[in-house]
Amino acid sequence: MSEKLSESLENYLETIAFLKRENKVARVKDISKMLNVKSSSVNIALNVLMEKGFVLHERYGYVDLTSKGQAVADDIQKKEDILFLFFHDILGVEKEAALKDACKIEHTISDESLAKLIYFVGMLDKEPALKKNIQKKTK
Amino acid sequence: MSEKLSESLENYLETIAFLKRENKVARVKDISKMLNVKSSSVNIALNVLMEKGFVLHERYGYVDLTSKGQAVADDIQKKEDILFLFFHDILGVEKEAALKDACKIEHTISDESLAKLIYFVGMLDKEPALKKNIQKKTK
DNA sequence: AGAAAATGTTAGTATAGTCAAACAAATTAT
DNA sequence: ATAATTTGTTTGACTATACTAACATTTTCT
Repeated sequence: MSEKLSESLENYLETIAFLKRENKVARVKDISKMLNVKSSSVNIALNVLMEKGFVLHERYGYVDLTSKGQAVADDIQKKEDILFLFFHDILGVEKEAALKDACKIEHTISDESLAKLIYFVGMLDKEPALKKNIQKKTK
Repeated sequence: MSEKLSESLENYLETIAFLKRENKVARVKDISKMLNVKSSSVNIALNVLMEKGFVLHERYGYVDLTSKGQAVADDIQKKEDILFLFFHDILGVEKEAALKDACKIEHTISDESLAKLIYFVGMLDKEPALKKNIQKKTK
């Protein structure tokens, strides 16, 4: 099946996807800035990701995602979103901490726990009274 | 302040604490077995942890925790317990996956999110009806 | 006690990820 | 158009973590 990427490599994919969304294109320098790593590190990571078929990158050119890379990025983003929603909107964790936690957990959470969490959050949206009750009690 | 340990080193401390609880003593071989690493790796980790003041270890002897090491182990165990409780008892995730997730997240979750989660789980214990309702709906 | 087995340690190697510094190419400004 | 600046790449080094294989010590059997 799809080989498991390291947290670091997943973060590169996520960042490239983000930059493409924001700026239409992703450049080494912007990836470097966003991830707080040197551009030499970006280059090395890009070569690995290219090797594995997740990104496209011509020397001195823009960085792009293959559909495989985009799929992974989307998947991780989905995890981040649900985790952020849970920590921030349900538990009332501050934005910064909620995001930080989501960004770590997104790389390790199991499919099963993710599914349950999605179900839980979705269920609360269909039960506004229950959701309000939780939010009031966790305030 | 208390220096931040790597996930790997935290796992060693946790394992040593577990073995002491189970067997009264912790030996290199048992740590090695539990963590699925070679005993040479255990040795290296123990030297680092000794250096940093978290464990005591005489050559060819038992491994012990300093009070500083025990405190870290206790702290992590507390996180694991609450995370497991949340995933397993509240969300209904299977034991194995719930534990696996708890064991990863325990190393990265922020104090704030942890506090909110503790509060949430504790609140549910004081609101059995609410808890039942959630458990029923996430079943 | 001495041999055999189990356990622990050391030394050398590998991999992943990072950095700094030197270098190359592309872009911008004059 | 060419010099200056910015951006991208390569190389070599370092850290953390793990492994294998050789070796040392301790424990267990007989």
